[in-house]
Amino acid sequence: MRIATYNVNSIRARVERIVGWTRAQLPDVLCLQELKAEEKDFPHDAFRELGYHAAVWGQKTYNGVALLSRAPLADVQRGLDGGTEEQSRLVVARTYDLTVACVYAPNGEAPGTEKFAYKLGWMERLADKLAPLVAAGTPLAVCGDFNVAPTDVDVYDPDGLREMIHVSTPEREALARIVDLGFTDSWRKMNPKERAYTFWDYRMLAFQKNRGYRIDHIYLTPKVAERLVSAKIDREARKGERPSDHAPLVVELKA
DNA sequence: ATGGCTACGATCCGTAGA
Repeated sequence: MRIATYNVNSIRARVERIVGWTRAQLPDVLCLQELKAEEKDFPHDAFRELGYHAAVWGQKTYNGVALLSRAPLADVQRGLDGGTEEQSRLVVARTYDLTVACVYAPNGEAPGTEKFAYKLGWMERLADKLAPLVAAGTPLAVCGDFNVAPTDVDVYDPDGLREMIHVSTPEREALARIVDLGFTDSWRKMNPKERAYTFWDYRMLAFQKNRGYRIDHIYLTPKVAERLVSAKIDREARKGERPSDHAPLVVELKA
């Protein structure tokens, strides 16, 4: 089976592109982030025609996540507090033989800001939510935009960006608290030495110069990680007219 | 040297992303 995660940076601004990519790839499970739209504006029909069940948690202007699967979704949960939060950043459901979490971690703006503190707190609460599931041996795929590059190999200029947003020590520690619950970084496992990115700023010709960050991840619990066949970043999706600033990450698991 | 682009929602600029 194939699982994909894709920060689309507005579903309405590029619905043709995103639906077209999905039609071409047909991942069994697809996690979308940054819908920047309310659920009523999500292209439900287009995905239904491709055979997807959808759990969408949108909001006006910002954030917004969708968990799509070609199998039914069960036990859908929105957010860390049962959907009472202001920011729609998490949707969890059971599908196939997995529990899947679609994650959109806060950006965090810059170390020392209020948003940075919110980011760290949000990640801490995500760790608290995942901990009992991991402890119970639940087969998990936690997929999304974590807005953290885990190591210096995951960013284009680690020295120039030292302690900046996405690479700072507190962010890496917050991500490690999640990963160290017992997850495998699927892309890194399948590409141990490679340097590759999933996000490039629109500015400064960052994509053309390959100035990027690997901040989108698919984390798997051990039994699921044993089934890994491949993990690939689809750089082609970052090219052409009006792309998202992120590229999709796609993993293939043995049945 | 943090500016540069893009999307949104309210105007024709401010907020946010990362």
